[in-house]
Amino acid sequence: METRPTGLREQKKQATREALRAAALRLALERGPDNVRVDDIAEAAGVSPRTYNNYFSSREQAIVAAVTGEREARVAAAVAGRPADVGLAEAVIEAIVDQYTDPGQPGCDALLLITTRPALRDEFVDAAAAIEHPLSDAIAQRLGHTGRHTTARVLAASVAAAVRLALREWLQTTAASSTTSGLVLPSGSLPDLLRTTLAPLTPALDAAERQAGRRPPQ
Amino acid sequence: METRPTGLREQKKQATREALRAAALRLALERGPDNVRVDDIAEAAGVSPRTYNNYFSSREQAIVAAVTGEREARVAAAVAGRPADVGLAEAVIEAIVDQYTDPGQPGCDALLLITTRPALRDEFVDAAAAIEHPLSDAIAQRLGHTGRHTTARVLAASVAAAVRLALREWLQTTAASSTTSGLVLPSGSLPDLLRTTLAPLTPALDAAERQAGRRPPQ
DNA sequence: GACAAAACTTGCGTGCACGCAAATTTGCGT
DNA sequence: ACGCAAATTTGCGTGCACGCAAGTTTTGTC
Repeated sequence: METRPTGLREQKKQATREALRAAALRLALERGPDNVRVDDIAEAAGVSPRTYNNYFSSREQAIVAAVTGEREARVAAAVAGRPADVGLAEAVIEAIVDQYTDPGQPGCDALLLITTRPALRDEFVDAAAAIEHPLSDAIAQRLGHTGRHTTARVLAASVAAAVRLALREWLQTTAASSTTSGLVLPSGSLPDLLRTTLAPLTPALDAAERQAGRRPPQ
Repeated sequence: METRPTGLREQKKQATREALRAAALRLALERGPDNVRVDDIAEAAGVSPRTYNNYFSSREQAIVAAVTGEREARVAAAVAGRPADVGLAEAVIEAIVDQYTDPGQPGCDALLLITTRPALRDEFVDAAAAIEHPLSDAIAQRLGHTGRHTTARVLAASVAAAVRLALREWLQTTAASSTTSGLVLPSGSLPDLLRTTLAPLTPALDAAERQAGRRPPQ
């Protein structure tokens, strides 16, 4: 669905990106995140240190990317994939909750690592901003091409902002409880938090849908 | 209203901050933004280079701060100051439009400088994120202490996101037109852009207000 | 199959953000 | 007026992001 440039080149690029992600996560888990320099990651991935910064613009980005994977694209696909007769608000909220609900433990130790270091927490939260553009496209598609393109972008940006609020809150309480009690990961509350922060946006999503839907008739 | 620490200390801090802002803007206008190093700004302000980074965490921040001033606080104050009988949505939108409507030309040449350099544009847009917390407090106050505190934060974050979208669009078209035609600053369209991006959030703001208002009765 | 253009990698140099700890300044009680 | 404690400034060292200009690999064309 997305293969603009020819094959071999893109293939190698993804391989390098993946190698960097894997190396970054492995080294961070082995030695602790503060004892890993960019040069180490590059060396472990078999590329030049300069090349690292062609793929990731900060040291933390590779580690977080290894955990989050391609969540943004999956969220957008999930929104587009919901049946057309459910409300936009419900479609968006459920799609997001689904994607952020832990599927097994793809990196439970990695999450614990992220919650520990402030820099990694910030990067993890900021990474959620990447859902904005794909989500904007998905919402625009649901609203139909008649509606204002700007509306979709505003709604997507608002949803992304709400998600970031939820993640911040989640990481904060998580970090607090792991210092007081002891190393607990209350992952169960994340879906609830997401629903809570997304709820206030429901009226805006519904209104946009109603307005777009009213276009063809009358 | 806000003088937690004793006077003289805070006074000097603000003086230093202002000196850095002024020096940064002046030098950027004189030599062009790329020919100004952090050391130059610090020297012009009479402080150590290291001290600069105690006040601003990036080189661009001081320049942008010199232009934007304390806009965040004024937005929050403007929201709080609107009469209680106008809708929340209207209060927020009008307050923001007012504050972003150019009052004379406090830095027309400075704006031209900012639109030129991508790094400064980014910093200018990101600076709008600072309205989030003050605005959150102002909205919470209008919703009354009975409402969910989270709702106010989500709405404030969404509004901030919408504002950033408007600014981005504005700077983009501005930059485009200054290369094609010649150095035009279509500042007149900013209010319209802001209303357009904020409009989709009106239903959410109204709904929150209705829900909070329904608390005391019934 | 060879060639030219485009895309990617690499090395280098520069300026920068920031942790840390010593030195300095400010606030306040006595 | 004096001195102690807290806040702030400063110098230093480290790692990092990124522009730039080669050098290298891939792609599409003749």
